[in-house]
Amino acid sequence: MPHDDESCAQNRRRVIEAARRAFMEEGYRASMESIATRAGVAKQTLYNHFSCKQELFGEAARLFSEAITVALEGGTENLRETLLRFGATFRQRALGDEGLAMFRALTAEASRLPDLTSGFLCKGHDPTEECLSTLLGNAMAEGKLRQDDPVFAAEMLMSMLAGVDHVRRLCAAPLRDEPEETRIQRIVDCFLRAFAPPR
Amino acid sequence: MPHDDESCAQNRRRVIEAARRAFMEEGYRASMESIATRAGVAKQTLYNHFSCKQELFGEAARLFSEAITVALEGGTENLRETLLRFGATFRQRALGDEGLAMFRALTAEASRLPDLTSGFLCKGHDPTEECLSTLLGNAMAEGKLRQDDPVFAAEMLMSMLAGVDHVRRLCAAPLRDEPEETRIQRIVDCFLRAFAPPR
Amino acid sequence: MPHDDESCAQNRRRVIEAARRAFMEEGYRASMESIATRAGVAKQTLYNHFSCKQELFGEAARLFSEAITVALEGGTENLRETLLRFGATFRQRALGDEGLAMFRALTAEASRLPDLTSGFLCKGHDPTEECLSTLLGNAMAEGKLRQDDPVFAAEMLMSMLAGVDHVRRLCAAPLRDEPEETRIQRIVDCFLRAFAPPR
Amino acid sequence: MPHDDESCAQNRRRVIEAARRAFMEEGYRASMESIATRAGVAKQTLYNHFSCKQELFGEAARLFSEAITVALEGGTENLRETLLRFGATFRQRALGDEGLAMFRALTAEASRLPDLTSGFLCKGHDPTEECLSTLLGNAMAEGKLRQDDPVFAAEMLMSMLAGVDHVRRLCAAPLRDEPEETRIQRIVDCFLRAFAPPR
DNA sequence: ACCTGCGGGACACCCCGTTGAT
DNA sequence: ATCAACGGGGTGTCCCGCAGGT
Repeated sequence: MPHDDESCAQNRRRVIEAARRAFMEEGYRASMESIATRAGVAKQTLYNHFSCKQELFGEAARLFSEAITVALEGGTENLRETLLRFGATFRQRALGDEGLAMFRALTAEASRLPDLTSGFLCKGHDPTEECLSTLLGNAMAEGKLRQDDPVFAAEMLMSMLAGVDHVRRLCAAPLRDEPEETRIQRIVDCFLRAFAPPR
Repeated sequence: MPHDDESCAQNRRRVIEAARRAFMEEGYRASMESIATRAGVAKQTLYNHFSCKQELFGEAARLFSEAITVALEGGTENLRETLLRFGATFRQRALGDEGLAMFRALTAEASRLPDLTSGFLCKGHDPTEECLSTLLGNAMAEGKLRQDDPVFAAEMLMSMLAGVDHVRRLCAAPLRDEPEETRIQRIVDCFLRAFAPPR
Repeated sequence: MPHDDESCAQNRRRVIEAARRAFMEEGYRASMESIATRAGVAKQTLYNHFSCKQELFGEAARLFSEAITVALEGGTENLRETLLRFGATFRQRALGDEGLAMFRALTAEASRLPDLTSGFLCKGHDPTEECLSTLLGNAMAEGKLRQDDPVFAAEMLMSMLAGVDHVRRLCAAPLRDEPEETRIQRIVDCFLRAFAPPR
Repeated sequence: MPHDDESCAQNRRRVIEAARRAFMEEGYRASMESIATRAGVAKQTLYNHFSCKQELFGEAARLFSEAITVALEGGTENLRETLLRFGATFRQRALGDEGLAMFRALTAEASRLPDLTSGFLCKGHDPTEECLSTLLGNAMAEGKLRQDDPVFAAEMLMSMLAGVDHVRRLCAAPLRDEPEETRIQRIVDCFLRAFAPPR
C-alpha cells in the first residue's frame, strides 16, 4: 500500500467514485462517513482532498455532467440513421439508472447549490444540444429539413426523446413496455415529419 | 379556542399547508419542528394527525399531485386554439416555481418512497395525459389529425411543451428569453405539422 | 417529577449550575454532553434553553460575575475594622477555588468572547471598586485619610489585597503559609500608612 | 536545503516561535496543524522535536517565563528613580499584549498542567520578586525605608503596579486613560509613603 | 529528517418520534 | 392540544499522534 503521489491520486479517484455511488443511491444526504466507508478510507481523507461535502459533491457532479453529453456520430447523408443512433445514446444517458439518480440528487439541491446545476447544464446538456443543432442546421442547409431555427429543432427532438419518459423514470416508474428501438423510431419519424421540407 | 371537530380539521389543513410550503422550500429534510412552527401548532399535533413524517409528506404530495393536473377546455372545432390554451396552462403548472420545487422534493425521494412518486404519476400526470389523448383521438377520428396512436401523440405534445425547459427549470436556470406565447405557438405548430393528416 | 413552568425554570437553573461547575473544572472546553450529564438532563434540553454553547457559558459567567462583587458593611467610624472585614471577604472571593477557576475560564476566552469579560468587569469588579472608593472618599472627607483620589486609593487597596497572591493562585500555587488574618492586617495597615492623613 | 544540525536547530526555533504566537492568539486549543503551518514545516516535524503537544507548549511557556523577569538596574542611592524605572519595565512586561495572552493560556491550563504554571512562578515571577526584595532590603538597612519584611514590601509594590490593571487587561479591557508615567509615579509615591521610615 | 496521508475519536449541533404533565 | 423533555442517533468538522514513502 504505497503512499506516493500516484496512490494519492488513486485515493482521490476512489473517493470520487465512492461519492458518486453514494450520492446516486442516497442523494446529497449520503453521509461523509458512508462515503469514506465505501471508498475504504478514513473520513479525514475525504477532507484532505475536499474542503467540504459540497465540494466533493460538486466534483462528482462535474464528472457526471461531462459523462452525460452525447457526441453525434455520422453526418447528414443518412439523416434518419444518424438521428436514430443519437436517440438511442441520448435516451440511454438520460433515462439510465445512474444518470437519473444523479440528476435527482443534483436537482434536489438546486436551490441550495445553484452552481452545480448550472454546471450540469453548461457541461452536460448544452454541448449535446449544440452538437445536435449544428447537425440539424446542416441538414436544413442541404434541404433535407425545412428551413427553421436549428436550436429549436434540437430542443424539440431532445424533448421528445426524453420528455415524459424522463418524468416517468424520475418518478421511479417503469416505462411503457415498448421496445426501445421501436419507440426511438416512432419519435425520430415524428420529428422528421414535423421538420420535413415543404412538399 | 374551540376544541371541537371543526377546529381539529382546520388544524389538519393548516398542518398540511405548512408541510407543503416547508417541503417545497427545504425538501424532505424539512424538520417536523419547522413544519409545526410554520403551522403554529405543537410538534405533537403533527403526530396526532399523521403517524410519521413520511405520511405527512405523502399527504402534501397527494394534494400537489391533484393540483398539477390540467383539465382541457374546448373541443376539436378549433384544435389549434384548444391546444394553445392547454399548452399555456400545462407549462404554467409544470414550469411554475412551486410545482418545480415540489417535483424536486418528490423525485429526490423516489427510491425511498416509491408510492409517492407513483401517486404523482397516477393522480397528476396520467389524468392530464389521458384527457389530452382523448381529445387528440377525437381529432384523429374527425380527420383533423393523422391516424396515429393518440397516447403517443399526447406524450409527444407534453414532451415538447415541457421537455428541455422542464430540465432547465429543474436546474434552477432561467428559460431562454422568448415570450411564453410565441414559444407555445411554435411548439403547437410543430406538433400540428408532425401529426397533420396526410396531404 | 412535574413538567410545568416551575420545573422548567428549575431545570434551567440546574443546567446553569452544572455548566458553572463544568466550566470551572474543565474550562470552556467542557463538552455539552458532560454538562448535560452533570445536570441530569438530556443534551437537547441544553439547546432548548440556550441556543449555543457560548450563550450557556455567558449565562454562567454572568451569574459568577454578580456573585463576585463584595458589598461593604460598616462605615468609617472604625475604618480599620471595616477595611479588615472588606479585605477578608474580598480575598475570599478573589482567591477562592471556585472564583479562580471561573476567572481562568473567563479570561482564557477573552479574545474570543470579549463581551463576557467586559461583563465581568462591569458587573463584578467595578461595583466593588465603586463601593470601596465611596467609603474611602467619605473617610477622606472626614479627615481620617489623606486627601487623595478615592478611586486610586480603592485600586491600591484591592491591588494589594489580591495582587501577587492572585497571580500565585491563578498559577495553582499555594500561598505563603501565613495566616489569612495576619496577612490581611499587614496589608490593611500598609494601606493605612500610605493614605494616612499628613502628620 | 541543508539537512545538518544547524538547520535542525533552526527549525526547532521556528517551531517554538510559531507555537508561541499560536498559543498566544488561540490559547492551548491552537491545533498542531496550525502551528506547523505557521512555522512552515510539516506537522510531523513538530513531533520529531517534541513528543506531544503539552511538551511543545511547555517549551514555549518556559521561554515566555524567562522573558517576563525584570532585572533591576540602579541601586538605592536614588531609590525613587530606580523604582520608577522598575515600575515602567514591570508594567510593560506584565500588561503588554503578548505577555497577557500567554499568561491567559498558561493559567487556563493551570489545573491540567501544574508544572507549567509553577515553572512560570519559579522562573518568571519569583526572580523578579527576589531581585526587588533584595533592593528594598538594602534600602531598609540604609534607613531609606522603614524596617519591615522586604519580601512583603516587594509583594506590595508589585501588587500595586500590576493589581487591578492586570485584571482589567486580562479581561481584554483598556486601562483608564491615564499616562503610564504619571500612574507609575502615583503608585511608587504611594509605596514610598507606606514604607517611609518613621518620622 | 522531512512530508503526505491515515485511523480513531472527539465535539457542537441537530433531528425524530415519544412520553409525562397541564 | 400544548409544552418541555427524553433518548438514541447522526452530521459535518476537527484534531492528535502515527506510519507510509522521498
